[in-house]
Formats: sequence, C-alpha cells, structure tokens
Amino acid sequence: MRFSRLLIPTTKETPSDATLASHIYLIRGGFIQSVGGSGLYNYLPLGKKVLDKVRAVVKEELDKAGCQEVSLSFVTPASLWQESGRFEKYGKELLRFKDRKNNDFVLGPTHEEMMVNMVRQTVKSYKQLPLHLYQINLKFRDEIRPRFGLMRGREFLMKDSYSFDVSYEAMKKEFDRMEETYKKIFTRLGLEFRVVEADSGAIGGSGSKEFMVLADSGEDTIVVCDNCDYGANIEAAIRQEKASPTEVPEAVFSKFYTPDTKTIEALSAFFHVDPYYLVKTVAKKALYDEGKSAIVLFALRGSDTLQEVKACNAVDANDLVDITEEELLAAGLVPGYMGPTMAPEAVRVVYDNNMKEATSMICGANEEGYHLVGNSFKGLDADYHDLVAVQEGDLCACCVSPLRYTKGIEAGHIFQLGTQYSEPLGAMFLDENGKAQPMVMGTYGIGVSRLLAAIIEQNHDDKGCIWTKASAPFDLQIIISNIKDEAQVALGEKLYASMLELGVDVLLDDRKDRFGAKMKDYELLGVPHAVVIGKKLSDGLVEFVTRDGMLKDEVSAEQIEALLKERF
RNA sequence: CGGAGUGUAGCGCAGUCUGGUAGCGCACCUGGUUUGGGACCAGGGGGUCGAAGGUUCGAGUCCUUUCACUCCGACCA
Repeated sequence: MRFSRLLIPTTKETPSDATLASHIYLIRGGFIQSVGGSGLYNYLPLGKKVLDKVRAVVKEELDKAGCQEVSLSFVTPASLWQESGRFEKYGKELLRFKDRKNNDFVLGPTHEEMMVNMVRQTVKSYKQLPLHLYQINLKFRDEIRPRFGLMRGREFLMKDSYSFDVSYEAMKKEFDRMEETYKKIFTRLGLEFRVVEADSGAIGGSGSKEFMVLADSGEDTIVVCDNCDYGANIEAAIRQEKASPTEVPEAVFSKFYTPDTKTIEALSAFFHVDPYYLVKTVAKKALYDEGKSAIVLFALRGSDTLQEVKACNAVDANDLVDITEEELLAAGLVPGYMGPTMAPEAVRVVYDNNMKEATSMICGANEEGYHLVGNSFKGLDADYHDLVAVQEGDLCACCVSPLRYTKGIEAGHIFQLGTQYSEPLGAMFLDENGKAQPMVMGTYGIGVSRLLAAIIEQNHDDKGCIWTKASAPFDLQIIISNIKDEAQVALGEKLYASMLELGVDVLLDDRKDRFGAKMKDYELLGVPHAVVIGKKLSDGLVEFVTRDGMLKDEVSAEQIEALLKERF
C-alpha cells in the first residue's frame, strides 16, 4: 500500500476525552474515529485491517479446535429472550426496540438464545453431538458509561461460541480444551495474560474463567498469588479464613449506650476493640424481575469488606442498589445502629461465612444510640454465604501465601453453562435409549475489538503504538525521506515492488511531507519494522528501524534487499 | 441514579458576563520556497452557533423548554 493513497488521518492533537494510551493512539493514528462520542466508533482502513488480523487469529485457532463458524441475525426477536427469562433479567444494557408492527426486538449483547434456537431446530439426536458453533459479530450493550475508546464501547466486535454436549463430563472436557485454545490465541497475539476464576454474572452458569490481559489501566481488579498459580477476579476471589486477633473482648451479653457511634471506626475506638469483633451490617435494596425489590441486610465482620457481586449472587437478585435513610426508617431499621439480630421480621438477613461460630461480637441494637455486646453466633441457623472482598495481604486459600492485587483487561471469558438455556428453551436430544435430554452447554467469549485496545495498552511508548507481530497493520514500512531525491525514490520503489512480490504486507511512505512528519507518523502507527531511505543514501547507507525501542541499524543500500528477503 | 460541566467549521477552542459584520489553531484547496524530527510565505474554501419557542429594530450572546455529550461519584449502615 502507498501511504499517499491511504485514508489515514493522523493528528497531533489528543482528543479531549481520551485518557488511555490505546484510546489516544488509536484515534491519533487514524485507526478509528469517534461517532458522536458516545461509545460508537468507525473503523478506518488501518483499524479495520488490525481488527481483521486479530479476528483471523481467533478464527484460525477455533477452526483448528473443531469449532464451526456461523453468523446469527443481529436483530433478535424479544420473544426468545422472554423464553429464557433474560428479557427482564438483563437490565438496561439490553437495547430494546419495536418494529413497524409494534413487535419487540433486542440488539444482541450476546447470543445464547439465538444459538440455542438454531440448534434446537436442527439437532435431535445424540449422534449429532458434540457440536461447537461460533460467530464473530457485532454486539451492542447500552453501557451506563461508555468510555476508554474501544475498551468500553457500546457497539463492539465479539467472538461468541457455544458448545453442545451430551453430558457434563463431555462439556467439562470441551471447557478445558477451550481454555487451552484461548491460551494459544492470546499467546499468538503476543499478549501477557492470566487466566483467573470469575463470577458468571448475567450469563449464568457455574464454573467460569476470565482471560485477563495484564495492564495497569485495566478496569478489573484481579487477585493473584505469586507463590502458586491461583488467580481470581475480585468478584470471585476466595481466601484463607483470617486468624482471630489475640485480644478477645470479654463481655456478657448486654445493651450498651453508644451515642454518635455510627461507623465501624468509631465503634472500634469507642470500645477499644479490633474491628474483627464488630458486626458490619450493610443494607442494600435487591432488585428482582417485574420491578420487585427487597431490603436485605448483609452481616460480616467489621474487619471485612462487602463484595457486592457476591452479595448480589447470594440473594439471587438482578442487582443491588443503595438505600436511602428514609427507606431504612420506613422498613423499621435505624441507620448507624443496625444489627442482624434485631432486624424486623420482614427484612432478610444474610451472614458471611466468617460469621459462623463468631463469638464476643458487638453489633447494632437497631435502636438509636445503642449497640449490643457479647453476641454469640455459635450454632445459629442462618443464611450463610461468602460475602467478603479479598484484600491485598490476605492469604491464598491454596497455598497460604499472601495475595496481591493487579489490574487486568477482561479479554476473554469462558463459562460452564450446563442446561441453563437448553432447558427453558427446549434444546433437547434423544439419547441412546430414546430418552429426551437437555443438551449440556458451554459458552465462550472473546472481545475482539477490545483486544485491539488491550494490545496497545500493553504495547506502546510515549510516541505511539507498538503492534505485536500478529496484530500489526503492516509487516514493514518503507520511508522515502525526500521524494524529490530520485535515488531515494528509485530504491524505495524497488524495495517496495520486491517485497510485494514476496507477499510481504508493506507500506511505502511516498508522501510529499518532510522527514520529521513521516517519522512521527511511523512512530504513531507502530509498524514493527521500517526501512528509512534518506540522506545517507549518498554514502550508500539506509536505516533498518525496529519500532520497539526505536533501534536503528545502518545497512548498506546494496544489501538491504537481501536482508529484507531473509527476514520477511 | 446523584453532582458538576460542555454543545460555535472535520478536530481542538475563543467569543456569551456587557445583544450590533462569525473568530483563532490544526486539517483542507491554490501558488511559491523548503526536505533528517510534525516547515515557511501569500492567497482561498468551509458554519441551520445542539434543537424549539420567546424578548428585541436586531440574539451565538438575554429568558423558557428540550435534546445530546463529557467528567466525578455511587460498601463501612
């Protein structure tokens, strides 16, 4: 490709809303263009090219693993989503609309329903299984707050695939195989990543793992152990139970006057007691289908922090939201002095697992200005769940080493679904005995467009992008410094033609611009290698440039062609 | 959802307080000079000032309504 013919509007100026390197460089480098600045982007030729390269890697590895590509209708009848029950559950991220006949439709944020629908119409026998189908298509999620360019756009390209098996064992095997396949994909793309345990979220299902591209700018906090290979999203991380502090507050059960002591900190100071022995009572409103809601109290040790996603799962809610003081009072709860033991009948109380067997605890009396001391939860028959957010320094549940936080970009997520969709949607097959069974499913996603952002987050410097070999928009860039110098042009054209013949994807910078502008653009675009044909050609020399580190080697103009042929 | 802010040329912004010819930088077009780190000179094209209504002789500017976008926040009960 000739630079002079390429639609590639590079700019010096950084878009005002861009903070992440990937966002800045993808826009400045003319890869993508914002459409009205609301999480929608156009891909310009270069962006499209990179997208296609990443997509090709994903496709190749999946095909190798025996998956088959299909393409599902982008607009989905809402009836399918009502069948699965997700029309309500998915929330506002699901874009809903009506057609001219007033029928409901959605723009698919993920396509379990559509794929199951396709399969239930065509697969009837165990002889047709296993089956693994995928598509690489646009998705739409009406994000609350789209930001960070391609990282969290509303419209994005995702690979989603679905496996159908006759048994849990077979599905589990496929799940493990996909984990290996994903590792190959991310490795080929040149990414540093970590596979972590995850929460399944709105998709549902049991076991799930996320593929996190490690980057400080990542939106997800992941908990990792440096000693073993344990890694988990903060939403799913577990830890070794904390050892109790030695100073146990001895007290008989009684009510204590504690004016203006509404926080764990204040309470800890008031009684001179470690927060470990305080009960933290967090009130939330749990939202359910059809606009129903309920107030729930989560009780955990004062030294722990509530993990909201775990809490949400514990009560099977669609979402948890904050409660106002008025709502609390109306429900018979006293802000600042709530406790799990004195809560009104109608309020559901969920205890953290670490509260089992807890003794010598202090909690709110649900009465203005009073706390209860000397509470024991030993033998209490209650609703227990894991509710705590693992903190840095907590001990690994596998090997008892300290855990550490790091940041990651969720680029892939694999789920063991089971029969969660096949049952309600009636995706059944006849087994060897002629008995109808629901298919056992897995679902697997890769954020293809997000990967572009992830690659840049992990591979850039203060000048621009540094694409990895598998993702680069071109293999090689040939820069003619001054197109009025006939010798430079002649050599550039010759190399260009010879590289094209070799099948190397090469970009020839044949623009009228000055040397500086061309180099700035080269650095911004981030093609792995370049040949700079410039002033020193009169001494018989050209430069071979490596983008990563901007290393420049002088090479004799006579040998450059042979060197390139050898390298590419 | 709560709070703050911004909508003016493709992009980034000034002008709004105090109403009176629509501006600047980048980008773009023409001509010329320049060619190793985002050049310079001269000339030029490009605008429903987010939308609707109102006040006024006159509105980008004042008033009302509305839409969009951006930023910050959303466990310690």
